[in-house]
Amino acid sequence: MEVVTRIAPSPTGDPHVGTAYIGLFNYVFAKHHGGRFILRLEDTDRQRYSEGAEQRILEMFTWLGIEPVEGPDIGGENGPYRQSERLDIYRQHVQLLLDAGKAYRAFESAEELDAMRAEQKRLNRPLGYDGRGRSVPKDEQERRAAAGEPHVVRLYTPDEGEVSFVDRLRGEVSIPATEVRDLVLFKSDGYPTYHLANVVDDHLMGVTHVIRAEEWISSTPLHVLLYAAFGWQQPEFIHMPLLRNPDRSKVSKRKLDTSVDSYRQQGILPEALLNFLATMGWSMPDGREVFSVADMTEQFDIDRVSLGGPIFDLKKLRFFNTKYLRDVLSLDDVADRVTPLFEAAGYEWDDEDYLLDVIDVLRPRAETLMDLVDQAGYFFRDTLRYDEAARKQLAAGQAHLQGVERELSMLEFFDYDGVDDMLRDYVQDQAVAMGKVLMPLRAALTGTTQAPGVTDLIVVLGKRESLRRIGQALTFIDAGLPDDDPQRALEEERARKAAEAKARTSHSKSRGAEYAAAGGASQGGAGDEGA
RNA sequence: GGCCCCUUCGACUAGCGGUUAGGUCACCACCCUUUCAAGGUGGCGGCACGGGUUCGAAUCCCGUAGGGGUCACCA
Repeated sequence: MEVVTRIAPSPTGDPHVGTAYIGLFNYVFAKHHGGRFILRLEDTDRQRYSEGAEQRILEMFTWLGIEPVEGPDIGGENGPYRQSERLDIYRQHVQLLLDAGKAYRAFESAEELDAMRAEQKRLNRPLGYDGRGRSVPKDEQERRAAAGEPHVVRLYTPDEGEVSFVDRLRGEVSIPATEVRDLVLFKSDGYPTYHLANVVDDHLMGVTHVIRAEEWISSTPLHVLLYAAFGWQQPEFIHMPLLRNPDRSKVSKRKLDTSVDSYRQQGILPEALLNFLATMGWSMPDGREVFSVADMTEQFDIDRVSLGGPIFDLKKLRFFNTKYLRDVLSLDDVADRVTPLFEAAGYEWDDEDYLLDVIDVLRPRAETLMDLVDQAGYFFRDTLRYDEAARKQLAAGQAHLQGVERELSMLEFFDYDGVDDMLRDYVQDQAVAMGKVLMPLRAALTGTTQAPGVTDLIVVLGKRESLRRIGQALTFIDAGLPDDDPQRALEEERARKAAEAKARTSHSKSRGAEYAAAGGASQGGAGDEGA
């Protein structure tokens, strides 16, 4: 029999990491068994339905490369794949149960049910529907329904015995029938509940393996009862462990960033996210930890799922991302992905090789695509901004900057070794520590003190641009190293005032109006704080 | 609280009756070094507890504790 799995998200908010997680396992399981993976939208909650959510969920799967073979946007023989478009089907099926005497119409209002629960709570009784609607005679149910009285349809559930099912990972799970309440199949708003729609659809769509999160274990007996009421064969149930917040409660957006879009925006790679999710509760038979979805599919074995709820650890996610960015993906691949981001940041470059060189030297320092964007700024700006540490280096290194400028301009063999030899020779000639020369140079070339090796920088920037930047720095030094960052000037002003106020408590007075008129000068380059 | 599920280093996990309990992340140290990284080497650290079963338990059984989920006309 062909294996059919599905992911059935509800379009209620941001695309969720849990959806990606469960989707991955369903996808891999189906693919491994040569089966089909389908996507169905469970949009029966019209209160929580959110317009754009649907599209974003579909885009998430596209981005991840976890493509269903059937779904709302691609169609398929079992459609429609949006539950809101299958209302007639559910109506027909509840009618079946009604006719067979397996379900009944119940007329309690929401208020009455609330009161019932309040009473149960007060008396310290177990909470839940007490089946009171059963006592309304069938003909009266039909009469009141025909008269348009709002009501729900509930399933008759057994009052004694046990309801059990087999979970592939846990074995038999049994629950006393008294714990199972007459569940609502159809809501008074004309929409089916999750339970009904889910069971009907899984059956009609031929789903053979229900792989979902552990939180569904306690409602599985309900589903089993429903399958039985319809006389259908039940699928195999496989409950995955629940992803956890750092405090071990189930993942929630209050405690963790659960939005896949958000990780995407931060420059997390889909491959890395998937690899990370794959290791949550699963491991490769050979112990490999870095592997692709294709590798996983090939080696997949659902029985290797471990059951402890894994904590969604951002550090580990970043590790995977770093790994993919630096080692797994090719330079070209990274370039392709970062190009739109660089363009959005306003960076411009003439030839592709420059871009590749930049990424090549920056990549060992980046954990995300956005890190690359943030760090690459000085490679694409005509006018550098020198941070405080850089200005200090410049102030101390004027002579060496002039010296290197001279040597560099005379350099003939402009390749890595040529530049490196030139720098080393210069340092040796001057008999100074490397840092005395290289740090000011780094500051001149990048405006910062934390950057790739100077030789790399010069080689990537090229002779002309390197000389231009050194010249620019020397001019800047001549100008007395004015603070050109309005924001920083502001902060320093604030700090100065605070210090001043503090000083006033011990000393009588402080000086310092000379700092006041600093900022304002240049506003070069593009702003790089992208949204 | 009732019911159900779970329990190996801080985190993710390997283990499926006999191992010095292995790996990865994180952390720490050292090396490399021109800053920041990267890289290399090493280190720290664990079978929740108590009973059984067995010649022998991380591995099997029972109990306790702890964690989690669920008790909706939400999914």
